Amino acid sequence: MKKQLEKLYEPKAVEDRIYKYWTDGNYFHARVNPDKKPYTIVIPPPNITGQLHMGHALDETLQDILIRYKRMSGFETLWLPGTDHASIATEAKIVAQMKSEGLTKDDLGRDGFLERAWAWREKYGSTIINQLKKLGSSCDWERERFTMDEGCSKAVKEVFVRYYEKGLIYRGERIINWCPHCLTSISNAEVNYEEQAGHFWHLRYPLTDGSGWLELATTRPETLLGDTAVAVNPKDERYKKYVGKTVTLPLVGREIPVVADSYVDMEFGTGVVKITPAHDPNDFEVGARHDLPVINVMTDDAKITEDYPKYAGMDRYEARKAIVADLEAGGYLVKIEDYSHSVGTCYRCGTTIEPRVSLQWFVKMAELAKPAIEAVRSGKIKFVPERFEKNYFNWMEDIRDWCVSRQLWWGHRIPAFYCDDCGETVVTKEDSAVCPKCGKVMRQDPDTLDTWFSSALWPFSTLGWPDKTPELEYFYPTNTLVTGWDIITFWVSRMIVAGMEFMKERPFETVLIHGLMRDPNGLKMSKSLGNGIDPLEVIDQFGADALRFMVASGTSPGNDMRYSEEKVKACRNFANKLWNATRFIMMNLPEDFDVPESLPESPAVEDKWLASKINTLAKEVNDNLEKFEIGVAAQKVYDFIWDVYCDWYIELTKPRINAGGKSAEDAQTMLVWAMARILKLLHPFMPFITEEIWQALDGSGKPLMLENFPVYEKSLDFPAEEEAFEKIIEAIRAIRNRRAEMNVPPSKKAELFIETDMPEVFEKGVMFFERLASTSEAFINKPAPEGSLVIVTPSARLFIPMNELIDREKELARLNKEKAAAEKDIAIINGKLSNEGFVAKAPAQVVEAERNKLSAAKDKLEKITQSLKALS
RNA sequence: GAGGGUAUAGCUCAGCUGGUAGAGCACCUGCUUGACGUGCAGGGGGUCAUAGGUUCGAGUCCUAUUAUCCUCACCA
Repeated sequence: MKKQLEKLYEPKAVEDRIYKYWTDGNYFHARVNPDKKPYTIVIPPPNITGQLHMGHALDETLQDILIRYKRMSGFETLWLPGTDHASIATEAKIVAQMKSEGLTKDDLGRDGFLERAWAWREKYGSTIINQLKKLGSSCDWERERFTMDEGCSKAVKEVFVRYYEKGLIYRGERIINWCPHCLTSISNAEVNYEEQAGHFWHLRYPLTDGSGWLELATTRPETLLGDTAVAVNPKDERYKKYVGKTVTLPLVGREIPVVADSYVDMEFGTGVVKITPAHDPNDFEVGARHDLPVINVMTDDAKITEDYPKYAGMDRYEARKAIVADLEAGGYLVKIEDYSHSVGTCYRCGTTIEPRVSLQWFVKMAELAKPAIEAVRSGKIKFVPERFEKNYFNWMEDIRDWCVSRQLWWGHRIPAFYCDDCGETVVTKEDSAVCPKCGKVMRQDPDTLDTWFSSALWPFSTLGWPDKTPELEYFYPTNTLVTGWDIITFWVSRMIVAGMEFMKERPFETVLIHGLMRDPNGLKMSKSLGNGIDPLEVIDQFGADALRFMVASGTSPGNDMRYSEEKVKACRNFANKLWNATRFIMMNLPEDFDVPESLPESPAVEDKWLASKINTLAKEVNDNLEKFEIGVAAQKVYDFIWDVYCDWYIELTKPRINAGGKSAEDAQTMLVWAMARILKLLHPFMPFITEEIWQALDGSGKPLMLENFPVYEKSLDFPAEEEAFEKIIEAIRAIRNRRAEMNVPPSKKAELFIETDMPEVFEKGVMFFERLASTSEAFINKPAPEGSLVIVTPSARLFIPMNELIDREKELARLNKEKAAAEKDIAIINGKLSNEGFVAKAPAQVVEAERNKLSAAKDKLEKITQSLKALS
């Protein structure tokens, strides 16, 4: 015995020490090792703005379980960690921080701002990493990466230049989603749509020739300032005659044409649409088709420009009010309807986005998407659960060009240079460029790239690409990507695109999708609701193992889960249970006991029963983990430890240990042997406590985390003994059951007379009846005293002489009830077996099982009948 | 408009390839049984949303319906 264990398991006293033990031993580090197969996971890099939240706890736990399982299963296992610069989110935080000091970006200038941003990264970049460690994450910290570190930045430039050279990236004036709060463009994927109550303003625009009006409806009257046409459907008989005429724009007085375009829905509204190419994506397209001017009426913070002095400086909503008032005054307003429609908002700040025409960089996605779609279609990349492939295809098959430029300073600067003299553009990996035409120093594009541009490269940029490193060769493609369904479009799809384009190979084999962690009421955890639960506090209170196990056992792939403190407590209790099982083992163990390699030479039937059961468990846990059924695997380990090992086997060893001798020694051997397997099986789920216990039990000084994960072994399969011992258990249960029913306290012992056709089986159970079934002495096939209580199982009749407790009438009634139940069972099974279809078509195994059930039920009925006879 | 998810015990959820329903918590009854009351033993409690279908057999597969949640697209 190495040390005295406390009565309660105290995770706080253990976890940091164990984590240090692992890192001191460098056990998380993966090497290029041709003798082993690699298994690789790249972490979804958390933002450097981040605090660990429950979503991370779930994500990291699942990854760590897979990594630890594979590491123990003989793979060279790399879990590559890192963080994301998260351009827009981080910049917003820094700007807010500056604001509290009365500073703006312009006060600091670009260089000053970046200096501050890097300081931020220094300060906060490590917090999230330290928090990941609290969870027990076995990442290779020597390989920690950052999306803006030198290597990743090099990869970003390389990709941009290669895209450009292939004509897959271009700069152009397009209508994009503009966030007036973040003051940058954002991509389609970054827009959230939400249903908002609004109005439908019916307006009338006078025909310039004075022949009447055209009535139309709009949800955004303020954009009227930028109208450059009015459109109708070419097939619309009502309006055919107006096409080619002009209307005079109210308030502005501009003469604008009536155009015909099939975009207009005749059924909707009045069938007339005002066209504002600068402020609506559809209108932009209509405008392009009809060669209409694009008139931007708003500044970058969504205020009306100086071109409209009456409204200049008003924000879009103020301007709306003013313009509606003026329209009404001018007689242009027909009516106002309530109208609910969906409005795009910025996924970072929630501000209503403003469609806006501006000069941006775009990646052409259509061609790039093809191999990425094919990779999933062909099964080279699998989503678990499969249904998320639909989400993926849905997005990829209708993909739009990706706006990648951002009007931000924190991020990878676009490697494009412009000549102010001749307008030449150069895209280069160099840090500066000279105009090839006029020899002038060129000006670099001030914009940075979408943060997802660099995360798209994560599976290979972190392994050294574009260089051909041994790591890239060995660890790429990675094996499993674990992430939530909410970033399939942002991240997963773009990694597949980049992987197929630059590596010509899938970036990972399997995408394991998990759900969201919700609060105890099923609501999304969010800062604004203030319902977030801090995993660090949970760890502090209940231990990382408890949190991990709660997360692992409570989830099935793809489904959201609720946080529940009750569940965490149950898992904490489970850890404590295991701890106390260990205390029991160690209490009886000699000083110099080693963890046994194998079973005792001649194991008892219950030892074989345990070995056989643990063997089955190992087989199933491996199967489940291979199929990513992590929750099922966790549940099986839990049930085994609690029910089979603790509640049954440990109890079975007590009389043996008391008796002493060889049987006691064997029992101890078995206890430790089985505990060692249990610790290995549980380790991926609960790494800290298992390692701690292992260190207490095993004198080798080697870590549990590098032991071999148990697998099925033919030599541990004992079906006959397993079945035989189940009969003892069945009998013990039946006795306990009867005694409880009759309210006999366990302290009241009684003799037990066992009448059975399998005396050799029950012979071996005698000592257990005494311990576990309140038996004073057990006799096999020896006539029981008259009037004993009788308990029937399929394999035995159990007589307990407790005459004083027997109420003859009640006994009769009970036996008759049991008889009826047995008869019903038999009828049901007979029904099946006499069904020709069943016998002919059901698998032989199933039929055989039914026959066995039938014979057991018949045996039981027979015994009940005998007992009834004896009683009457 | 298109496509999904979910519906199982009082609550929260499992149920892997179809073989007469499980866990945790809660509840009831016993128990200071030689590690654990963060425990032990026993118990009650489910027409597996509804209606059809496939099958020898359906919680599990198919169709429709209802409820609820979500994704994408559109909405002048």
